[in-house]
Parts: sequence; C-alpha cells; structure tokens
Amino acid sequence: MITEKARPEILSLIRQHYPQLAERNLQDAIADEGTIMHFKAGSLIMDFGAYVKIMPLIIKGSIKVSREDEEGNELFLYYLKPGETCSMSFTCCLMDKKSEIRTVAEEDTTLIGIPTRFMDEWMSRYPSWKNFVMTSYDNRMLELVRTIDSIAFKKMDERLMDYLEQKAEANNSRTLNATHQEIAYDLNASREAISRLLKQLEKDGVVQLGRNRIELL
Amino acid sequence: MITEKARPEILSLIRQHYPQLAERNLQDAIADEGTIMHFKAGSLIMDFGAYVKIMPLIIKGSIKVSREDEEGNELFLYYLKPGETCSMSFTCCLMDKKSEIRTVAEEDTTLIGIPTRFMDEWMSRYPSWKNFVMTSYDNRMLELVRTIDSIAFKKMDERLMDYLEQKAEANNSRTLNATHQEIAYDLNASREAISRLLKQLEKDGVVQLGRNRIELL
DNA sequence: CATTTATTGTGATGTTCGTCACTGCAAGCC
DNA sequence: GGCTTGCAGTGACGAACATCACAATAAATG
Repeated sequence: MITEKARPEILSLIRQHYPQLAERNLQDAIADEGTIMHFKAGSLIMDFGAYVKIMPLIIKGSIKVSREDEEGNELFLYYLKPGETCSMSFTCCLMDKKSEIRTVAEEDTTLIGIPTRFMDEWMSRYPSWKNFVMTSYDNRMLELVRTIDSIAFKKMDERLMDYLEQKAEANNSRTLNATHQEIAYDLNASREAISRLLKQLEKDGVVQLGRNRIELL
Repeated sequence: MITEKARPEILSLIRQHYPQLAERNLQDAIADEGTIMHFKAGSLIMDFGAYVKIMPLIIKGSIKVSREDEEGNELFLYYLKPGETCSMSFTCCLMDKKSEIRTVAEEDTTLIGIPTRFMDEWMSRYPSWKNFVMTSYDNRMLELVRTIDSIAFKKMDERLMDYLEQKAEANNSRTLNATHQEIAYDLNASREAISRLLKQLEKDGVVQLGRNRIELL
C-alpha cells in the first residue's frame, strides 16, 4: 500500500469521480484531509475484526467485500467501484466498532482515504456530503438485500452466473482469472460443484474454460 | 389502522422510548408533525412496491419485516421493536423510491409516523436525529448481514430455532401461535420439512407442540 | 353431533449439492 | 526431460431438503 498527499490532484479526482460533492468548501476539506492510497490487486485492505480508521472514496479499480463467519466460512457480498464508498465504514467509524466484513482489492485500486473523525462533522456542515453518505447507505443496503435474494431464492448455477457477471464488470473484462476453488469459497460452495456447473455452462456455450481462466461469451 | 394527533402524548412517548432524541426543539418538532398510529396484529403496514410516505418510530408492539421476490417467494428478515425504526424507509423517502420490503404488524402495534419531508431537514438541524438515523441504518445493516450468515452458513434446524427465538422475543411470549405453513413461508422452506424439524425439536425436549401453538421450553 | 375445513403427520421419491477418493493434466523447476 | 505442485475432471455415495400423495386429527360450523 502506497500513500501520498497531493492536494491539487485530490481536488481534480474528486471533481471527476464525485461530482455530486459539489460544495467548494467540502472539496477543499477533502483535499486537505484526504490521502491518496494505492492497493495492489489481491492485497487485503481491511480484515474482519479490524478497527476502521479511514473511509474510502474509490477512484480507480474495484474492491471485493465479503463476509466470514466464526468457522471461517466465507461469502462474497458485493464489489465497490469508482464513485462508491464503504457504508460499513461509517458507523464502524462513528462508534469505534470492529469491522464485520473483509475488503480486498480486486484490481489495482486507487482511493482517497478520509480519516474517520471528519465524517460526522461534515454530515452536519455539508448537505451534499450528507446526501452522499445516505445514498451510499441505501445502495449498500440494496446490495445486501439482493445478496439475500440470491442466496435464499436461487440455485447454485444461477448464483454462479450472477457472480461471474459481477466479477467481469468489476474487472472490466469478460475474461476472468480465477480458480474454481476461489469461486467456490466466494459462493460458499464446494470446488467440485463449481467445476461441474462451469463444465455445464461451457456445454451450454455460455463460457469457455481454461486453466485459471473463464471467458464469458 | 387508527391515527390520532396528540401533542402532549407524543412528547411523553418520545421522552420515554427515544431518550436519545434529547433536543427539546426536536421533540417539539416530532410532537408537531408526528401522528400516533395503531395497527392491529397481522395488519399490513407497508407492502412491497408501495411508496413510503411516513417514517415509523415504534412505541409498542413489533413489526415483521420481510422480503419477497418476483415469483412470490417470501423470506423473513427481522423484527422491529420499540425504540427502533425502519431504515429502509429513509432513502425510500428521500429518493421517492418504491419499497423493497413488506412490513406487517406482528403484535398490536403503536408507532409515531413522521411525514417523510421532515427527515432530511432534521438531519442537518438536530445532531441527535442525525445520530439516530445513522445508528438505525447501521443496526439494520447488521441485521441484514446476520440474516445472510444465517441463510448462507446454517442448516434449517438451526435457522428454525433462531427464528422461533426471535419470534418469541418479538411477541414477549415463549408460547407462539403459528402454523407450520406460516413458518415455512418465512424461512422459504417446505411445510413438511418444518413439521419434521419441529417434531425432532419436540423429541429433543426443546419445544412442545400443539395445533397452532409452539411452546419454547 | 355430523360434516367440513384447516392443520399436522408420514412415506416414497427426486434433486441439489457436499464429501471422499481418486485420476488426468498443465506449468514451472531441478 | 523427469518431477513436483497446483488445478481440474470424475464417479460413488450420502445428507438435506423439496415435492407428491395421502392419512390422521383437531377445530370450526351448520
């Protein structure tokens, strides 16, 4: 992880990727207090149980958000993309609580980190920040409900297809690099089941498989 | 559904059930704009797809929140109890969106309905309101994540026990009135599976069964 | 009280995975 | 080129439900 302070660059990034944060004073505040951070693809940004110290405004790349239970069972929740932030961070920050989720850089990712102590103050001071935070909360909530729909109502083949589509979008590529085992972890399924379903999808002409590679057709 | 305006009563209810909303001006605003509403047990408060017009501050009773997909599959999400509110309402209100969930009175329920147009203004004006809204969001988010854990990682027998415990708490009674079919709908399971699991729980001495009745021991 | 209706019990059978125990295969390394 | 180390494919088997088809009761109603 590489961090840098670069006031003018932050200003330009915010204007480009977060046009809804339109207030000049807010932009200045972000530029003053924010830090540009880079994460390599695959690197752990925040682990389950960690204390949240910054709130991320994503600029480039994508972040995988997942859940893990006591026994180590994992489950993919959703991807965060440029223009989005991690709502789970908000009250973790505000209330000094441990994280309930794990975030990992899916691609090489750039974000602006805002120290958590400003979040609350800005909510009262800048209406556009308040709207941004509320909208983010709502979007994440919707994602969670969609995830619930998926697990509760759909069978594994459909969940797998949804997952592949999401992953393709997060990586901006129809060719995915992942092992069957990795996918199985994300879907909380067995490797064999995923292998068989992928084979079926290949027979159906929906994907093309290779070692460590899945191409969506 | 019966509604009433009763300024002094609202003031007293808010002070009793929402002590964290401590600002005198906020309490006055709630008393001015809020409406006391009563719902009979079992009555539909808000259906899937409806437009949200009020934000509920629950005073007495409990509300069942559930999700339904396109094919009519249902899934119980969580209960709302006194001192809580429906975060799903927030941005539904703010953004004039359709509801993604259904809410039904579990017991006879009293709540204070706040017209949605005040929500946003109060967020900027009253810090305690802002904190309340943020905390509610976070709590609901946690509930959703717990629900995901439950569906993704647990087997039906454990989910059933969790459900019965939650229902008991929502009803303030260890004796529940529900048919196996109703429970099956809530858990998105088959009636037969629920019947068999309940029988097993009875054998294990965890519950006692009757027609339309489940007693937790 | 006899009949209807709602609820619950039960067996048989099928599907969707999970688990186990391997085999085949590709890529990098010595 | 042989060898090791993942990754992927496959068959056999079992567990957890879903589904179907009824039988058995309990409660409600005429």
